[in-house]
Amino acid sequence: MPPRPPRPGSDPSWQAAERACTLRGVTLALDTLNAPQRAAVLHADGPLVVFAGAGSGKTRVITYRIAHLIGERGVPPWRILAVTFTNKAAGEMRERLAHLVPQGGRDVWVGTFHAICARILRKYADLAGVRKDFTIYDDADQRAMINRVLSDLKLDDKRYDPKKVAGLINRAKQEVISPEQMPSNDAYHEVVQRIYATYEDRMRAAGTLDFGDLLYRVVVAAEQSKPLRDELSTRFTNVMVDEFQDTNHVQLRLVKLVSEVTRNLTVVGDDDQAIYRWRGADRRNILDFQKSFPDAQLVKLEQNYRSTKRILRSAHAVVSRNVDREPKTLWTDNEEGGPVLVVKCGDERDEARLAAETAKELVRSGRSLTEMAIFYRIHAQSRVFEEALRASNVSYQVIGGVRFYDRAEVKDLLAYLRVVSNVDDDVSLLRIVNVPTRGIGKTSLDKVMEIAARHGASIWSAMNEAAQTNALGATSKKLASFLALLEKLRVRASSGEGPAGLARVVLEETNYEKSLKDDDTPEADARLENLRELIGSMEEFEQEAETPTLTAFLELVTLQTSADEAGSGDKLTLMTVHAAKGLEFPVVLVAGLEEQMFPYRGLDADDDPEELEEERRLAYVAFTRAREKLVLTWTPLRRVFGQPRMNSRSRFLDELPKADLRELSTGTPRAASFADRPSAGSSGSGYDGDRPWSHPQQGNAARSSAVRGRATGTASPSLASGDGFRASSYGGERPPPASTAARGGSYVDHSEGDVAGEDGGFYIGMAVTHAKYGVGKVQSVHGGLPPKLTVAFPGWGVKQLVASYVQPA
DNA sequence: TCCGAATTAATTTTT
DNA sequence: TTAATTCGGA
Repeated sequence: MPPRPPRPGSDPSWQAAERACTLRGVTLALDTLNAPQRAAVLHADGPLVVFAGAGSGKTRVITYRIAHLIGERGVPPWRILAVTFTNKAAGEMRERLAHLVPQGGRDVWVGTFHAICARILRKYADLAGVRKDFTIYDDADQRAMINRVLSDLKLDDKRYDPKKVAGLINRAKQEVISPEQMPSNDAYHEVVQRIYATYEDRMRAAGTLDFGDLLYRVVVAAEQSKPLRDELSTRFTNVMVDEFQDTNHVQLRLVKLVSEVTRNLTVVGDDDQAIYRWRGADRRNILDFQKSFPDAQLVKLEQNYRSTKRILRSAHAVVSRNVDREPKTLWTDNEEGGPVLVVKCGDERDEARLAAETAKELVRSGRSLTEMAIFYRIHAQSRVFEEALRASNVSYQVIGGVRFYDRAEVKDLLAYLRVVSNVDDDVSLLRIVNVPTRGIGKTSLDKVMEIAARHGASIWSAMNEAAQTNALGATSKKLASFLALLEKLRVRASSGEGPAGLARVVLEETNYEKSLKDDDTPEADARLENLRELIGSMEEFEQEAETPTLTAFLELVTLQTSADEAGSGDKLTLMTVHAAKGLEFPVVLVAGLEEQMFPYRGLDADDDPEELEEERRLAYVAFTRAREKLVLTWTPLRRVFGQPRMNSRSRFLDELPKADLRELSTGTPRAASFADRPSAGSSGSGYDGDRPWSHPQQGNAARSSAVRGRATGTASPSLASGDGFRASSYGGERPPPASTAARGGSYVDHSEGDVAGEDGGFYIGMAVTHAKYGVGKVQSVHGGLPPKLTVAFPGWGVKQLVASYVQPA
């Protein structure tokens, strides 16, 4: 039976601890912690598991615990390892530690699993059997490498989908399975095994590691090398892992490895916030922690300091439906707060407009845009929001999506630097060899690759051979001058030139910059701007990094994720729910609460109850990010791939406690034009016949005045008043839809892409008759000659047709 | 070999 | 819907 947690509340020893801390220049306000928090901070030796509910102050507990270890227990900072989920979290923790522990706080090993493993691998490169200057491959690089393996093995990339193969390889590494150990029961998996083996050979030859390798190599090497294992298992006297519910098998192995001797392992997490099952994470890691470590103490942090009571009750109502979870109930002393708003929208554009309107209202009430965030289930939802926000002049930032470092020009420049750092990096070399064009075409490269394959050598050495032996005729010369450029760069690098300087040389010598400047298009300008930004970040790195080497910069860049992108300025934040983990905002709007969308069901909808539970946890994470105001939106009509799709409201909405909600709906999209043409909108539509604005719902005075009073009205959540939902008239002064705004026209609703005068009087929602398909509903109007329409015909589906073939019904 | 047109594929979630 | 890829013609 595990020992019970200490009860610091009734134990005055923490006061002594505080005095001692102060003596070492570490002052901890331990009396501001609640009892379980204090128990976690002061926990002495041995394993500890902390179940930390959302907003329960866990980051504070971790940092205090570390400070306490250093200040009170005299643990050398570099013997403490703290693993965080994101680089951003690591940065914040480092900062807090530096503040709490002025001497030495910076020496604590803080980072993500990946960053820490990269550090370990470089430090113990010899023992681990990797190159010290290895390059890290991101997913795209990995994909490119797999493609090459596929073509070398003469395999069909249709049959062996690179994406799928990558998934299998990554999964194997997650489970610490080598190519030899990989099961190959059938012909397909036998081939995959061969691909995996070849891939590993190629990666090794190229001196590169993929994301999965970083962890996998450490674990494998430690298990094969006694000295490394001894070193790693004794080096850290205290290990702390945050977000433990989202760790996978290798990560667990690694954690066990580094703490096996000292056994001072603290894991912190919340099984209700486990949202990475698809990535191999296993909630059992935290749920069964006491099985792996029978002497582990357990602390539960259940007091929430973040949200209102109503928000918390709502969030709890959703997760508590899950059957498989550690029982716990978050509670708060915070105020009741206003009701959670559930808003039905006309379609996804209307939803976005409501979001923009909400943001504006926030600003109107004197608050900052940084206080609000919009969450969605999938990235694809962001576009509509961006359009609406741009149309109403609300500045915003999207977290995730296309990373800065993924832009083509940025990748090009980085590829040059990667080759400078490691000439054997084949993927990078192939990327740049003809960028900008040097007349080294596919035919020549095929020959070079053939030489490389024959010798089992890197592309770079094959190129050297080809250049010297004149095997490629005229191309040999071009190749030679390309190699000379690389050589020049390498010389400069070895004489101490930093990344920024090298980057400038690349842009100069390759004419990359010049060709962009000559190309006088907005795209080229944007690219130049990105390159400048990249060089700026290199300069900053050279100024601030502890080890400002090229390798270190490249590593930083590839391990940087989209969630790490720092926000600056007064901007509204848009992100997926996954990216929102660990964050909080006073006002949160969660969009797309519909069946199929949230809970999300992909095309291959296998009815996995585990998946539903994860969706529910995802909703829980989303809701608990909100401090004061939570707005949940949904729409029965949403365009997916440009095709309209009907959905019913999310089951999660129906699981919320009615007493804590207020149900509303916006005005219909393009209400003004509907009002002008009263016959339209209700007939011939593919859906339930409900007018979006007259959806039956619980009584709501505000709604009635907004909606029944005038068909053009919409409601928007009032942020100024506690629970209010004020009708803001938005008919006349309404921000026009993006397309109209862009043209600067007055607000007459034509649909997107529709040029005035050419639409023949067609409009969205209009009922039309077609000779063959009968009556249908116009989905969109396309201008041009001849004008075209997208029309949904019940029983026939959605058709694109020339407008002149239909008549108003 | 390069450009533009035409086709078709794509959507979870990310270290 | 758009983005990416393939294909065909110069």
